[in-house]
Amino acid sequence: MTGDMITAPDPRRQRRTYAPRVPAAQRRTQLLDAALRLVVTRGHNAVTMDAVAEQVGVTKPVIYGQFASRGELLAALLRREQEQALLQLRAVLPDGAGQRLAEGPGELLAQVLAEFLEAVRDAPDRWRCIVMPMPDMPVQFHAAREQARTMVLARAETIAHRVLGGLGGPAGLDPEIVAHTLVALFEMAARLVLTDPEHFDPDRFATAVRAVIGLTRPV
Amino acid sequence: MTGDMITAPDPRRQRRTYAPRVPAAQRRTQLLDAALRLVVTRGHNAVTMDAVAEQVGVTKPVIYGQFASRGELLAALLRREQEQALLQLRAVLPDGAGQRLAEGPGELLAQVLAEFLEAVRDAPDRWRCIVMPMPDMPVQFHAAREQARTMVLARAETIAHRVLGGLGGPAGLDPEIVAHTLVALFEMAARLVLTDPEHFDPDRFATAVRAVIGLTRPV
DNA sequence: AGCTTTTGCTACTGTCGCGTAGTAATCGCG
DNA sequence: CGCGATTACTACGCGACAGTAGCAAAAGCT
Repeated sequence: MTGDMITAPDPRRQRRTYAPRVPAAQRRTQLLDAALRLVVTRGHNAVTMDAVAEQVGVTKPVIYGQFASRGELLAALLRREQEQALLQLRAVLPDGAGQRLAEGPGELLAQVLAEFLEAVRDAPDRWRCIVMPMPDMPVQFHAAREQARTMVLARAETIAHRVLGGLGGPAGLDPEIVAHTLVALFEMAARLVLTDPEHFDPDRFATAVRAVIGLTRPV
Repeated sequence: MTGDMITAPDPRRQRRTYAPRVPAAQRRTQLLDAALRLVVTRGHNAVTMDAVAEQVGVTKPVIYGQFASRGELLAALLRREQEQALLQLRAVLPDGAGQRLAEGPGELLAQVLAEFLEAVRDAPDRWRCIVMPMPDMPVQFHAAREQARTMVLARAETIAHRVLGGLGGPAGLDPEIVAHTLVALFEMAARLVLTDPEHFDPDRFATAVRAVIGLTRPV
């Protein structure tokens, strides 16, 4: 039974070329970058430890030097991307003061939407892994996404509440529904911009919003 | 190490109780039902061949009698659910004639949305597996979902085109964006109704739509 | 140069889930 | 009541992938 022979550690066998040695912190981001790349190009399912390692030109145990498990790797990736995404969002959303309300809530919406979509366009991979439904989404991604959505939703609700209040609170238009609608709208627009940036540019959405505003009677 | 013993084909070992024998067609639907149940209760990832078999009280090879592979099982499930879902949709959406336009497009939208949401509420599992983003979505689900979405989108675009035309085509409001928005809106509403039927009942959305319509100046 | 530490590599083990070959029970029919 | 056909079951093989133990090279220190 030749197959039974223990694969002798044949010394002539060529060891793989050593990857450049890199300090821990840098490896970490390198690995996360590779993972992100895999997520957007080949789907979440392709993010195996071996695949990530190969992307970086390294072997599996190196990853385990940085992340205790695949779960932690994915969680770390999501944390990183979401943190950045929320920063981008905060920069765009109307803040507490809400001084931009001058030209009316519709115009505000149009502007915020356009700015948001430009942010999305500037970091497509980041947003792709947050906003695009993908096959084989791992639990970590799902959980993180839901959590972020909840935060954003709460914020949207606050804003909706304030704006609707300013409008004299139209009967039956509750802030909760409006908030959900706004978030859904933003997500949809982001998806379109990501899948077909040529066809759907940020301004197109702003124009559409303004057109709808044009239909409303002045308050 | 008792665990190391080869599980000898001990003849005294009790064979499992034979599952009731069932004709092919019936087994098929039985298996699909079990798969659907697993999808909505434990996520797509839990739909393993063994798990489905266990739900039905049967063993794996029985499944392979009906479906050539896991992929085919999932595909069949999706086909079945989507077919029904599209039937429900068609029953609700305005048809070619569009005779319901009488009370204005806003009222039409409110009615269609409410009816759609009631349909969703009537078959929650079906819609859950179509409309809810779930962790570990298998490729089959994703593909099928996208395909159905495309169909619905085309339909929505046609409708939007017709309705906007009827309104005298407000400048800048292109049907494509409107269609995407409508679909996103419906999906969002469906998700809310599915996750929290107590809190979000179909009428609430209809009311909200009417409230928005109330803001527009009469055409 | 020698020694230590840090980083990376090889070569596994274990588990899980798909898919299959061969066998056993059940059912209908003569 | 026995016999073929149908349906189900047992028991694996196999591949993919997470995770690990122990060795080898590189870089820094003296």
